[in-house]
Amino acid sequence: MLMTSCILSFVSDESERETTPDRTDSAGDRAPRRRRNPQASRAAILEAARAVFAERGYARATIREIASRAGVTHGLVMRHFGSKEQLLISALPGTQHIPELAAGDPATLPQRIAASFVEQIESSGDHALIALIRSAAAGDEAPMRLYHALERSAAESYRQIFSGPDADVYVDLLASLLIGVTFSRYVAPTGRLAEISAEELIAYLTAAIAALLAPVLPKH
Amino acid sequence: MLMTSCILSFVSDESERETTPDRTDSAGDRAPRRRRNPQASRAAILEAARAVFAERGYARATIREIASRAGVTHGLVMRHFGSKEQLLISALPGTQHIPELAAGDPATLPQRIAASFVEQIESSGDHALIALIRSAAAGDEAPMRLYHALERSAAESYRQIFSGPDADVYVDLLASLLIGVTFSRYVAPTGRLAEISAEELIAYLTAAIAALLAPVLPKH
DNA sequence: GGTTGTAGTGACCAAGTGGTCAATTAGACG
DNA sequence: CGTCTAATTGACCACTTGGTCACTACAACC
Repeated sequence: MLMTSCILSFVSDESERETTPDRTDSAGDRAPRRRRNPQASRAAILEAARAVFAERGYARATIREIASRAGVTHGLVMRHFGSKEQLLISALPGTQHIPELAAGDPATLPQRIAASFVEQIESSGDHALIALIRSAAAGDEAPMRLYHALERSAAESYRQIFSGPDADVYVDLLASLLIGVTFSRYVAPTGRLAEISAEELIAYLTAAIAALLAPVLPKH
Repeated sequence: MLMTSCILSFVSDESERETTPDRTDSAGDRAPRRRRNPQASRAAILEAARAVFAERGYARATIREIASRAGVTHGLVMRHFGSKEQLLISALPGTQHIPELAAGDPATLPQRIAASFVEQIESSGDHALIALIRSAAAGDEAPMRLYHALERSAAESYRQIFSGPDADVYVDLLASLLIGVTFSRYVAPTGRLAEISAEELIAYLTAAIAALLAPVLPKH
């Protein structure tokens, strides 16, 4: 169920600094060669990969476009990551511990879930969930495995917050709602959900989550 | 919002009969040529297209595989439909009038929405919504346009069932839930939602929809 | 300053794609 | 039965893709 970006926080892999200048690539006496800086290259490639995977999904994302955005050649991408699949695995985040949403007042739990979700995904840099949904939807092996791994680990943690025999199902229903909202607002922007402000979205989502989870919410 | 398969009923295009025998294609003295039957060919191609688009999504679906499943050559597919995009448009359903869900007892409206949704998508032949979600998620132009067109027309109709100033948003939230459930159960089968029976799913969905829509449900 | 490991390049490849088209031939019509 | 139309084929094309590799030249180290 993934619990969407509530649980997606980057392990933040590489140093992510952007020392290197963009390459012209079209200019041309032979070699306007990029300054050597393997770490910066890796970071630039990963950042570009996240963006491109989010925009195009796994199948339509091309190594050449990722390389071009990172200001390197596609040969270098292959050198650093070996394959497109490995690049995806490196670019997308691993599961992190579930934020201690359960800690606060149970009455405000829905509000905190909604806010955490919207804020994380709204923060510009975080295209991970969108990329994952896009890519998993395409049906390729690699993203599908990634998706399932994240889902399993996230579900595991979330299941402990709620009680009752049906807890699993309600966790999945909540996840479905969040995935659907992500789809309607970011993947295929559509309807009112794509138009309203983040604050409004949080408000509506809070109400929806509260209603949805009522049967399994911890009693206050 | 699409309201998922509640509103997706095929205009049922072609005659869909399956007179023609499968081709061996590998056997070989020149021409084990298919019996001429353009309507049957079109129908077979469309059926194959629906299945392949649902399994692979637009980007990864290939005309050759569709042709092969339909028992024809990919040249014939091109002849009949002109382009891959046109094939998609022809294969996927147009919006139909919203079934008269609003007619019955308002108290059972959530139950009818849930049942209508699950039954339609569970009926084996109907891969339309899955294909559409897969393809739109991939971000290709053609399926995205199709998706938006369907969404707009469906939202229009559904909006009239509910009342209140926030009706649009709640319609979209419901759609998001259904899209998310479709995703979790069919596109990237995951968690309990992918395991439980159709009857159980309907039961849980009914509860979820009732809770979700409570603020805008017609008073009984 | 020379040596050297390797980051970075760009030409190359095989496979697969959507799309085109001339040639075949099944079937309808006289 | 002969004629003609068009459904169907399969060879073909240009292009893109992921992946390989021999080569270049930057920068660190002695």
